[in-house]
Amino acid sequence: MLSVAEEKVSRRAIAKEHRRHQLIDSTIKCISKKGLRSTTLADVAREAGLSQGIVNLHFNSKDNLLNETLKFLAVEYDREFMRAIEKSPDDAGATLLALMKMDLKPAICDRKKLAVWFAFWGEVRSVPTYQKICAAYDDKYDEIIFDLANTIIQEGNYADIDAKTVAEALSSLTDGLWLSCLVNPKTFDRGTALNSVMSYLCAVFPDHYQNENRH
Amino acid sequence: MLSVAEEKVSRRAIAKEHRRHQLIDSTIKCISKKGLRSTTLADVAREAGLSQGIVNLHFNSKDNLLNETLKFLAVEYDREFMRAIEKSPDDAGATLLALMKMDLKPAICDRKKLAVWFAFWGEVRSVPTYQKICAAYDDKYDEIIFDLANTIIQEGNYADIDAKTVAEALSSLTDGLWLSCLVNPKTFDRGTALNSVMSYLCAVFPDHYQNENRH
DNA sequence: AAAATGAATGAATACTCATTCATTTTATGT
DNA sequence: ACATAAAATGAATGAGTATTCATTCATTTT
Repeated sequence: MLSVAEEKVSRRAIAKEHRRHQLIDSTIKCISKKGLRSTTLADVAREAGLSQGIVNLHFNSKDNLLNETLKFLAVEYDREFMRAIEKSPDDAGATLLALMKMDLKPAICDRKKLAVWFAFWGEVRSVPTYQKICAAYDDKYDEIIFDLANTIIQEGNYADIDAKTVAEALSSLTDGLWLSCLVNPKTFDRGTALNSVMSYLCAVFPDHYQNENRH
Repeated sequence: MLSVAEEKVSRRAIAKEHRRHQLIDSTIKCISKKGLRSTTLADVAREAGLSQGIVNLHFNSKDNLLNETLKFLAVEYDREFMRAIEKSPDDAGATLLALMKMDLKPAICDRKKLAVWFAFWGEVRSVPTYQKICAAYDDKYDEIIFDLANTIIQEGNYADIDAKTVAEALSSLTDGLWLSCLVNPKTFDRGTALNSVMSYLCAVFPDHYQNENRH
C-alpha cells in the first residue's frame, strides 16, 4: 500500500527533523553559555548527549549549523510576532501596544536567548548570510509597524508626527532595551522597560494611550 | 644625568605605547572586517605589518589583547561623552540633546566601530571581564542622563514623567539605532535616526524641545 | 528470515592557530 | 665606536577542533 509506505518514509523524516531541532536547541544552549567564539561541535554534540560526528551528519558543516540556528530563531520570533497581531483586536493602537509587550515578554526578552541574538548580530557585518536573514525580517516588521503608526496618526489627526520616525524609534527602543537586559541584568526590569515604551507612546499619541501608573 | 636618563626611558615607553595602540587598532580593523570569531593573531599582526609573535610580545595573550581592545573603545567613547558635556552650555536641555547628537555623529555611529562593539556585546554574557567593563561605564552614563532628565522635569514642571524612565528610554533608543545602523545599512540614515530621538524629546519635554523640520 | 537502508558512532585525519623561543635587528648609554 | 638592553622576528610546537570514514546497530522492505 502506497499510503503505508509513505507513512513509513515520513516517520523517518520526522525523526530526522527531531534530531535537527534537538541539535539546534543544543547550539542555542551552548552559545548562550559559552558564547559563539568558544562553542565547538563537540560541545553541541555533548549537550545533546550524542556523538562527535553527529552535527556534520545532519548539517554537513558548522557554518551551516549556525545559519540554520539563526534561521530557527528568526522564524520563532516571526511566529510570536504574527500571533500577537492575530490575537489583537482590529485596532491599530491595541495592536501596536501588543507588539511592544510581546518584545518584552519573558519568552522573548530572555537573557539566554538574547545572548544568542547578539552573538549573531556581532558577526552580521562579516557574514553575509546573517545579514540577509536579519535584514529581510527587519524590513517586514518595520513596514508593519509603519502601517500601524500611520493608521494611528490618521485616527488621531496628530500633527508634526512622521510614521516612519515613530516606527524606527519604537523598533530601536525595544532593541536597545534588549541590550540593556543583556548587559545590565542587575538593574534591568521588565516593568521599567515597558514604562519606557509607554512613555513614548503616551507622549506621541496622547489620545490613544494614557499612563495608568501615575502616583 | 638623571633627567636625561629618565627622558630616554620614557621615550622607549612612548614607543611601546605606540605599538600597543597600533596593535589595538589592527584588532579593531580585523574584527570589523572578519568578525571576532575568525580574527586570528596572525591577522592582527599582518594588518599591522609586523611579525607572527608580536601580539604576545606586547599583550601576553589573545584574551588580554581583546580585553584591552574593549577597554580602549570604552575609554574613547567616554572621552567623547565627557567632551560633549563640557562643550555644552550650562543648560540641561542643551546638554542632553548634545549627548544624543554625539551618539549619532559619524565618528561614533560608524558601522566599522559598531561591528566591534556588537562583537563584544555578543560575548558579554560568557566573558565576565566584558560584563564588568561595559556595566561600569553604562551605569555612569545612565546616572548622568538621569540627572539631566531630572533637572529638565523640574524646570518644566512636567507631570507624569519619571526621570528614570526617560533615561532608560533614551539610552535604549540610541543603542537600538546603532543596531539598525549595523544591520540595515541600506535603509539607515543619520537624519532619520536623529528625528526619532527628537520625536521622543519633543513629545516628552514639549517646553524644552520643538520640532523644527515640520512641513 | 534475509536483505537493504540509513542513522549513529567514535577513532583517525587534517588543519588551524595561540604561544614559545632561539636568533637577529635596533636603540640606548658609556 | 662599543657594549648592553630592548624590541622584533619567524620558524617550531602542540593543543584544540572541524571533518571524514569504516564500522555498528536498529529499522524497514522484500
